[in-house]
Amino acid sequence: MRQEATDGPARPYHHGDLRAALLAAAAAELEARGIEAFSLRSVAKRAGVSHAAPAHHFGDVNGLLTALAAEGFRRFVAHQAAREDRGGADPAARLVEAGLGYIAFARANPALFRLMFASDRPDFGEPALAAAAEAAFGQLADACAAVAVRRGGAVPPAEVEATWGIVHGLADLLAGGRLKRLAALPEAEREAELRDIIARGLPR
Amino acid sequence: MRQEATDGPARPYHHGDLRAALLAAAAAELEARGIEAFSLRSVAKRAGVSHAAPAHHFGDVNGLLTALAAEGFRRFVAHQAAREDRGGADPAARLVEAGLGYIAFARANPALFRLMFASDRPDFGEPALAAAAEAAFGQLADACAAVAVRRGGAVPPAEVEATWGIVHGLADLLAGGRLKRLAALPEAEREAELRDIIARGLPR
DNA sequence: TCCTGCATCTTGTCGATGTAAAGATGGACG
DNA sequence: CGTCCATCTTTACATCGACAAGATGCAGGA
Repeated sequence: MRQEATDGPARPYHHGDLRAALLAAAAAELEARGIEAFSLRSVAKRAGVSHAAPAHHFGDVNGLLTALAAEGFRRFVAHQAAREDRGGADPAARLVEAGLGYIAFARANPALFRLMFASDRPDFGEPALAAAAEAAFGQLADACAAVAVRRGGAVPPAEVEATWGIVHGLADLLAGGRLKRLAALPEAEREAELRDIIARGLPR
Repeated sequence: MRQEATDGPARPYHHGDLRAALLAAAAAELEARGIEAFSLRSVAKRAGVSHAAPAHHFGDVNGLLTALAAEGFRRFVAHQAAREDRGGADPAARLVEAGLGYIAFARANPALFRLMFASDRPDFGEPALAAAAEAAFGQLADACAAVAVRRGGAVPPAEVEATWGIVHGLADLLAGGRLKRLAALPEAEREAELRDIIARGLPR
C-alpha cells in the first residue's frame, strides 16, 4: 500500500517526500475544485495518507495554502521571466512581454492565481511567502525601472502602480471569465490587443 | 423573543421580512469574517432565527450569496453613477470619475467586491444576478461610448476592455491590500494619482 | 365563527470537514 | 543492539451545510 510514485533517489522520511507529494496533491485539488471547495482531507486522500498527516508538515490548512501560494509565486516569477526574455533588448518591449506573461499565468492557473491574489487564507507574514511575493513585485518594478532609466530618470512609484494595475486587472478579469470576447480570440490576436493595452501604461 | 428591528409598516410573514433581515445579516457576516469563513449558521444566528430558516428563502448558501452579490452589483452601479455625476458634462471626466467610484466601492466593501468578482459561489446563471452584473458592465461601456461618440466614432471593444482592466486592476489590488503606498496616501492625493492612471486608458 | 390549507419557521439528524490528542511505526544514531 | 523521536495513523469532537419531519400561525372559504 506504499506510495511508489518516484522510486528515485532521496526518500528522506517514512513515506517518501510527503511534503512535496502533499503540495502536488494540493495543487491538483486546487485546480480541480477551486479554492472555495478546497478540502484538506481530500488532499490527504489524493496523496494516499491519513487525513491528519498534513498537519505535521503544514500545521493546518492555511499553512498548506501558504506553502502552495509561495510555490505559486516562484513559478509565477519564473514564467514571467522566461516570457520577458522574448522581448529582446528593448526595455519597453521586455516590460510588455512580462505583462503578457503575468496574464498568461493567470489564464493557465486561475485557481492558483486567485489563491495568490484574492484570498485571505495564505499567511503573508510567513517569510517564505512574503519573500516570494516580494520577488514577484520586484520583477515588475525592475522592468519598469529599466524603461525609465533608459529615458534617464528614476521611476515614480505611480508608474509602477499604473503598469501593475493594468496588467493585474486584465489578468484577473480574464481568469475570472469576464472579457469573454477577448478570451475567445485566437492567441495571436489576443496578445496583440493586450500588447496595445499594456503599452498605454508604460512609463513615459 | 420576536425580532422587532423595524416595527414599521409591512410585516408580510411570520417573523417579519426575514428575507431582507437575512441579507443584512449576511452582509455583516461577509464584512466581519470574509467570504472564506462565511457561515450560513452564523448568519441565521445574527438574524435571530434557526439555522435552517435561510433555506426556505434562498435554497442553500450559494443561493444566499447569489442574492447578496446581486444586491452588491446594484449598490455598485448606484455608487458609480452618483460618482460619475461629479464629472460634470465632459464625457472623459465622467468616465474617469466612474472609475474612481468603482475603485472607491472596492475599497469600502472589499469582501463584497471579492464575492462579486473573485468567487465561484454566486450563480451568475441566476437571472437577477446576471442582470445586475450586466448593468454594471453596461454602465462602464456606456461611459466609454460617450467618450468615443464625442470624438465621432464607435467604441472598439478593446477600448472598453482597456478601461475596465485598468480600473479593475487598481480596485482589486487596493482592496487586497497591495499598493500600500497608494492606499496610505491622503484621499485627495490618491484620487489625483488614480485619475492620471485611469486617463491613460481612455479611448483615444 | 370556525376550519382547513399552506407558507413559514424549528427541531432533529446525517455526512463531511478541520483540528487536537494519543498511540503505532520505523529510521537514525550512539 | 537499543533507545529516541520524527513521522504517520487512529480516534474523538465541534462545526458546518443539507435534508426531513413536525410545529406555528396567517389567509381564505364554508
